[in-house]
Amino acid sequence: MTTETVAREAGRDFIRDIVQADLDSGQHKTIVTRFPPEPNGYLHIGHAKSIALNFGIAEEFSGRCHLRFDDTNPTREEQEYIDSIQADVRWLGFDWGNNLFFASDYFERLYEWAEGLILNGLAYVDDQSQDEIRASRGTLTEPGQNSPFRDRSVEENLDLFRRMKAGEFPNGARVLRAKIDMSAGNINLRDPVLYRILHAHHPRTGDTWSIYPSYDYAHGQSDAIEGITHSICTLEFEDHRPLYDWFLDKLPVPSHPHQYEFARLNLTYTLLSKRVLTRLVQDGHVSGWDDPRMPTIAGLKRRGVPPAAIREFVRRIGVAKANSVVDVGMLEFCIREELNRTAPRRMAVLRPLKVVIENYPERQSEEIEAINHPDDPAAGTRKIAFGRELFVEQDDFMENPPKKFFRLSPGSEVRLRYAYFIKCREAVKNAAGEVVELRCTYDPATRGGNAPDGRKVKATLHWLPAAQSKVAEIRVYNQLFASPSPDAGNFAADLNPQSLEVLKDARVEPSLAESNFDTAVQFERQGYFVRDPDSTADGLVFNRTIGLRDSFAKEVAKG
RNA sequence: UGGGGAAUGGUGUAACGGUAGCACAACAGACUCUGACUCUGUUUGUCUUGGUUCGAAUCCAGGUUCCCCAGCCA
Repeated sequence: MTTETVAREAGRDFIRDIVQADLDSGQHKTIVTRFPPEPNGYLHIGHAKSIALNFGIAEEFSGRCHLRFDDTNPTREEQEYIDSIQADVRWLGFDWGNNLFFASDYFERLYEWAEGLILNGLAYVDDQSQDEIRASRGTLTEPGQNSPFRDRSVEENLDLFRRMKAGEFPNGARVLRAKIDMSAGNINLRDPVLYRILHAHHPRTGDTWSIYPSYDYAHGQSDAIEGITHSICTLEFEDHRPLYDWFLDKLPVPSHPHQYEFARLNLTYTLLSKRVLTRLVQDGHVSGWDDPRMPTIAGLKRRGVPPAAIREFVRRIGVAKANSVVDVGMLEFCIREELNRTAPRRMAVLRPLKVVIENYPERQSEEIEAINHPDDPAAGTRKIAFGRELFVEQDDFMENPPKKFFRLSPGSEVRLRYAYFIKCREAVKNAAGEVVELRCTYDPATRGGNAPDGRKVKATLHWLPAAQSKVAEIRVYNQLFASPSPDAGNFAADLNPQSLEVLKDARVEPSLAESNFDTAVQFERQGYFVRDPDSTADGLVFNRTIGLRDSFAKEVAKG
């Protein structure tokens, strides 16, 4: 195998190309990446893209990936998020080994380096108010004005900065700023703030500090301390890169990492901004951060989405610099693909319709054998009770069926999966004219599902015995938003009123009540489901992860 | 002429001067004890105008459109 043939492989992207080139040129021997969340919220599927990128690169190139919490703003951060983020990354299937770090671990060193900047005349304490700083920063098209405090002496700056650290001043009284260029076209270079006074309790450093470094000042230096080689972030940080490099050039850092940017994930029918997700939870549009309709990792998990499906999804969508919106259908495909391969099959009747087999003896019962996975004989079989009274799906009966409806209707014959052919004789209605029961006959010769005379049926229905099935609540989830591109500014207007449908008296196979049954299952002809944590010993609850593809429904919809 | 980025089928992405490929979606068909899965086939694309070249998605020049930046958020 020559180097040339190795050069281009499927699944590559511009960042992996850079990494490969750096390895080839000897620029780096070991690749070190990092995933650097701020612990101020729950992770979502957009983070999964970044996680898979950073951990994936480390794994593919035999390097390592750090999990580093960018905990530089104690007013927004909580231990709850530090814990949930670690749980989510692990659940996704990634491992940082011993490489768990916190930017707050570096507060002391960052502070010393800041004094160094002051000593070299590269930073100053500014007494202006926040409004004054904003006003003198200029605009996108006009340069800013120098602060009247910009030329303080080194001694005065040092004294003031030390007193800031000592907690002598109230929040907002002063900031430490880098002395760069107030007329720079790049606004990030117009004397950015390095430290602000924040009398706040930090989840890790407690009340030790009353000043905290800004993202710009902390991030690159943290990368350098950890020996990160490729600091990968999203596009909006592109114009922070000159500042990232400025600090690394001016400070006595142990290494000089390089920052690379890629486009963040956008999905149709989905909003991923923290502001919107927070309001969805706070305003009660969803039940919490782990509501199965949420695009959070916790929500996806509760929904029943397997981590392998998420990994496959982010692998398929690739990594590039162009802003894009991925069709949520791509995610759904990956979920179905994984679940079809792995989920055992069971039968469940979501909206039961009673069926009485008139020619089946009263009080008789027999066991029918059903296979657990059509493509995996090793998954084995199970027994299902069959008797005179059964349930089938309401949708599987139509009194006046249209042309292409193959299921039950008066006079039609269908197969009950694994069991018998049955023929509908009569539909019994209630006073309101609704069909409440089907009177049918079965053909005893068709046991097992095939007719000795070779006659065929056009439909096979799932079913459950009336007596030996369990009642369950089934939560059928659909898109949270009705619009393919919901408006983040007025998201409430784009909410899908049918995002959740609760079916209180569905029926499932008794085996699903077993306490150890927590894996995803396919309810045949319906979709993929997973038991919800709300389940109790006598109150089963299932979430629908996703329905099966339904070409019949599509045809009906087309008319 | 504020600075920084990006434009390839409906969608995402590849092609690094040499046959525009893959996947999702859509459509048609085959198969089927899940109207699922699987299989087969079809449709659809290089933002634009010039230039360089035997040859341009790729290089050059101009234009157009879209995204990001004026937090003591990250």
